[in-house]
Amino acid sequence: MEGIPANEQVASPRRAPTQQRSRERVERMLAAASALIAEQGSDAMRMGEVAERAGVSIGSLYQFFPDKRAIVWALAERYTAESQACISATLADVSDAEGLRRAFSELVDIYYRLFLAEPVMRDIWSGTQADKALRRLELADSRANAAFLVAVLKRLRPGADPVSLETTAFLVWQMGEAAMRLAISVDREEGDRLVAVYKRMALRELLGE
Amino acid sequence: MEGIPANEQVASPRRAPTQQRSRERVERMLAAASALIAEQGSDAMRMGEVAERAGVSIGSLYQFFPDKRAIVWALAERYTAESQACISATLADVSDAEGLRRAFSELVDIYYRLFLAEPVMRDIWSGTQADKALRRLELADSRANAAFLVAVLKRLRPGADPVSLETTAFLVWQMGEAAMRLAISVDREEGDRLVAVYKRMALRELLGE
DNA sequence: TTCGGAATATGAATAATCCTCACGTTTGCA
DNA sequence: TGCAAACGTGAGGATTATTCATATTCCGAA
Repeated sequence: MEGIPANEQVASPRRAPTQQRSRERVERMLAAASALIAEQGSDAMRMGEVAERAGVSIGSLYQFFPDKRAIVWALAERYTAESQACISATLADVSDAEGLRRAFSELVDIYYRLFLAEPVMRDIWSGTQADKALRRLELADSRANAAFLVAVLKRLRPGADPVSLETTAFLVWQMGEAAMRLAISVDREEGDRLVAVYKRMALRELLGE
Repeated sequence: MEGIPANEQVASPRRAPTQQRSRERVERMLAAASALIAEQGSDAMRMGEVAERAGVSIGSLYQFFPDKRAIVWALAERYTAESQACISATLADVSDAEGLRRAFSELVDIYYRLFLAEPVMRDIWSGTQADKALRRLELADSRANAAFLVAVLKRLRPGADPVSLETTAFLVWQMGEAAMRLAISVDREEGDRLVAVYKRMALRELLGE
């Protein structure tokens, strides 16, 4: 909130770890950060604590991460890579409306469970709005995921306007993330209802009525 | 990001200004904060800068605001109060489906224009996710606005399950805010398209198919 | 094997902020 | 008029992120 401009692009790692030794240390740093975020949230995560828990000096941290946000960013990037693979696989062989219904519903469930279970993911994507670099990553991720959806839609609805499909897919995806964030911030029962309504809305739009 | 736990409830103003003099000073503080947020965002806003620009000492700031977040919160509260009045007025005399279409569309347009034009509002509701107190305010606001919508829906769809209507209205409202945030963070043309799709999705759900 | 430079490791020191507090000033009222 | 409460002040305490001069380890070329 104070020392960090929280705006500009995250610089690339000051130095990529090339030796085995340092690659392991970087892993330890990320693991420590992840644990701390899970415990207290990324805002409360202190660089000194990360270093201590990783068993490295504070200077080593800055050897590989230009600043605090870069650590969070690195974790976020891993999540996006993982989930993109999952999404792409789930949507790959959808060929009819019923298949899309099933696949989409499944994806939403997976995301919902992930958000409920993974405090780190939760924390990272919550802070998203305030951090320009994270926001960009999220938007890029969202567009990539929407592209998978567009590919499916083009198969199911060959006549539809491509731009319109893209807009729809992108919006549906972003709203899904918003719906997840909302669902996990209310009690479980209401959250479940919200997710169900989201599914209905999204599918109606995706299937074109 | 550092000094601020960014979690707990915002304390009430340390002291409510009772004298005319101090009420004016508090106004100046809020105006200064608002200007700074518009210029650089609330993260980059410095307490010292707010004090200087308001022509008061740093100590005076803390006389009326327990901490930095409380200033942002105070501004946010004003926005919500204003917009609730507007929303309630617009939805008050809706009595049929066509009327809801018109009123809802108008509300979305108003919000969209507001988000485009008001950097402060934009900034505040972006930071929302990271700040527990702001998040609570936003959720409460959203529920209040959803309640207006529910009142309308109960008139238009007397047979529907009330709980279901509430869930729908709440979700639609929250997704509207997400759609706005998304729309203003892409170029204008795509933003317009996204808003249009959101309107269609939302209305279809609100009118029950 | 040996050697030199690149990569890596360190943590005390620096810098940027938020926020406190002890003390002075103004206001409103009995 | 006097006094208590409200108000005003800004130097300084406290907490962090981040830097940097220095020491150590690695690894390819001679």
